[in-house]
Amino acid sequence: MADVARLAGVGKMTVSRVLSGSANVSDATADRVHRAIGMLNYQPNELARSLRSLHSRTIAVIVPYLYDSFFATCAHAISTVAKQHGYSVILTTSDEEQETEQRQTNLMVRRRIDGMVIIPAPGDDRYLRAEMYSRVHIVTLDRPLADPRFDSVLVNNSAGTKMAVEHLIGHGHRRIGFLGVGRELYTMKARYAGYRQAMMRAGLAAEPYMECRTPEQAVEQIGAALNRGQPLSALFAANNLTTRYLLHALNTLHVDVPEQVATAGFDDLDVADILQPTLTVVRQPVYQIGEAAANLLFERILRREFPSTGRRVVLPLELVVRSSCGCHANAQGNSKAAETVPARAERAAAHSRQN
Amino acid sequence: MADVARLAGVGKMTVSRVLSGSANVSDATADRVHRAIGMLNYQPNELARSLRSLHSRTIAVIVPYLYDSFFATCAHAISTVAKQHGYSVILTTSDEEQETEQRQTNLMVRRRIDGMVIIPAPGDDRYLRAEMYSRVHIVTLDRPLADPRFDSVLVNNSAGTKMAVEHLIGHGHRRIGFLGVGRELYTMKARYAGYRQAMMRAGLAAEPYMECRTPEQAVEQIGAALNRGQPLSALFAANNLTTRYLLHALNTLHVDVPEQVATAGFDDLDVADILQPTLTVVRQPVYQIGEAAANLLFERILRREFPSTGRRVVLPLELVVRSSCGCHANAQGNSKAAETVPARAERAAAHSRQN
DNA sequence: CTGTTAGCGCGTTCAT
DNA sequence: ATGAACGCGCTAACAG
Repeated sequence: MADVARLAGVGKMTVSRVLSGSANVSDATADRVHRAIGMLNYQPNELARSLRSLHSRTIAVIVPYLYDSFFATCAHAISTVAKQHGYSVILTTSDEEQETEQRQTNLMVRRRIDGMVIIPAPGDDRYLRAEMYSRVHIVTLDRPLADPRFDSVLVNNSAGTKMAVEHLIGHGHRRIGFLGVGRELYTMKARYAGYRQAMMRAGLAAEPYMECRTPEQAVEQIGAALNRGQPLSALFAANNLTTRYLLHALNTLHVDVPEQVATAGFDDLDVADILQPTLTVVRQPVYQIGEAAANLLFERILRREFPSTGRRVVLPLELVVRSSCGCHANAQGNSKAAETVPARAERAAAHSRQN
Repeated sequence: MADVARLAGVGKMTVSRVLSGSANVSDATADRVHRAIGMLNYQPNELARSLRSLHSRTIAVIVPYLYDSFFATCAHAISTVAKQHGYSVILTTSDEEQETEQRQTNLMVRRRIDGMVIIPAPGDDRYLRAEMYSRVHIVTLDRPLADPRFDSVLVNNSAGTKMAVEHLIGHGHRRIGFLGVGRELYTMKARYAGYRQAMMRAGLAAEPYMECRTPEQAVEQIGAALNRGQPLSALFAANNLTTRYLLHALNTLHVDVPEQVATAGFDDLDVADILQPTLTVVRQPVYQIGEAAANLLFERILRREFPSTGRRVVLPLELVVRSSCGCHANAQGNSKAAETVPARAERAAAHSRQN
């Protein structure tokens, strides 16, 4: 920078001002500076800038995995919003482990990031109360934190599940199973609760939670549930992963859908309408969830707000009725045949882009 | 840090030494320092460290999109390797636009990242010759750069495609179409070339490249190709996206697979074995590609090597034969029915993890 | 409108 | 084995 200043015949301060686009520089000198920058191919050191200015124009994003399309799409949305604000994103994965998450959030604080978007791993999240986190803006996604200070973006998992299960009940099913991954996850708990509500309201017995962590486990569990005395006639899969396991198992067991067993699930798959049968699902507005979280975060960052009570944004779900539930039983999987039922959202939030 | 030093009754320098794990500190004082760090909840400022030490323990990853599972899985692999080395990852998307990529690489240099893993957007990549890039290690993935200085990890796209197309030819097909996304992409060019080779070697006429950028375009193109005088009897889809478009189109057009039209494609889908029919595909070792690239990068970073001729690692493909090609025509989509044919790899590279 | 002074939080270079 | 001074590259706060 000193070189640039010398070549332009000005002080370092003026160069700095030009770089920050500060107003108080005459066009003539600004031009000279720009020319000097071009000549020397000068690249400002963002590290030094951040050190001095106390903000790094960087946010951290922590998701469990990146190969889950839900998380990846959220990350994409956040990254896109960040780019619009001229921010960079440091992205890391927690692998659903609290300890990893904790190590990473800690590292991010040491890197002086301006904010974080986290999909919290299960476990005790009180570590975020530590004083070191009090100066960084935090927004969570998909799962809330116990501490009410932090903003979060969610969907109404139980209502969405209830809607889908009620739809299955409407088809006359009385024994409906629920498949989930780890019970410790917030979303799984909420969805199972919605399932139970739907069953109980219809005067039906809720089945125990079927945990499917692997395709093999799914085959085993589902096989047992279909071969017992009073076999299940419908299954609800709690997310995109269990949906795949479910379909895999039904294929392996040579079970026809929806004739022998009807299905529905949480999360839309990008192949949901080319599968046979096409899948009836509760669709989350995935990209919008990430986008809303990022908008929330940047609002806090730009306003330097650390509220004692964070906002909780709930985005709407929709039930996409295709044929795996028993509707359109002889439709050829044409996506135009799908009907969409918007769910009632607890609080629909309007998000305007800042800046 | 000054506070820590005062509390521990030592100089700042000693604290610094303790943090870096430097040898020349007596155990007694080291203990006092650690205690002081704990008391004050001191968090070292990585920005200042980086400014001083000239390396940030951060790498950049630039991919076109994050919602494409191929790219997301690569990113996940890179992120995992980086974490093992104690590095952070700044991840950005180029949206397949050179200009965005250029802006982002530039920003990364200003952030003084130690290295970059790039999946280059199509276009003239000579901008990387600029002097500013000469001090950062660069590895590409999936697509090579013109400049031979940079390491890259690739698969043999043409050989893989040839293998699959020859398999279709083996089923007796003579009019086989090729579906791709943008022709400007390296992988699309290479795969189309492989397709042409396979066709020509069999004495068949290669069809023109069918560009499918949207589901609608796919329906249109495929509809025309199946309704013309000499209709196609098989189709090859050049990646995961076109595979989805292809299946969607065939569904919409009520075409039976593989009876009316056989298909094969590049890239395995995680639902490939629950689709009806199950898909015959050329599978890339996606995670390993990302991992290999990251290992290559860290090797360069740790050895501070800037070779004039980079390495080119080619990873093996395999043909996963399921039923969409016409094999196992009455198999029930059991994944155990799939046969796997490893492809000849040009150069199989052994990668040992550093450190 | 522009320059000067000071210091962001560390680590390297010397001393001791 | 430990500490003091200096500087990494930049900008906030004041002068002029």
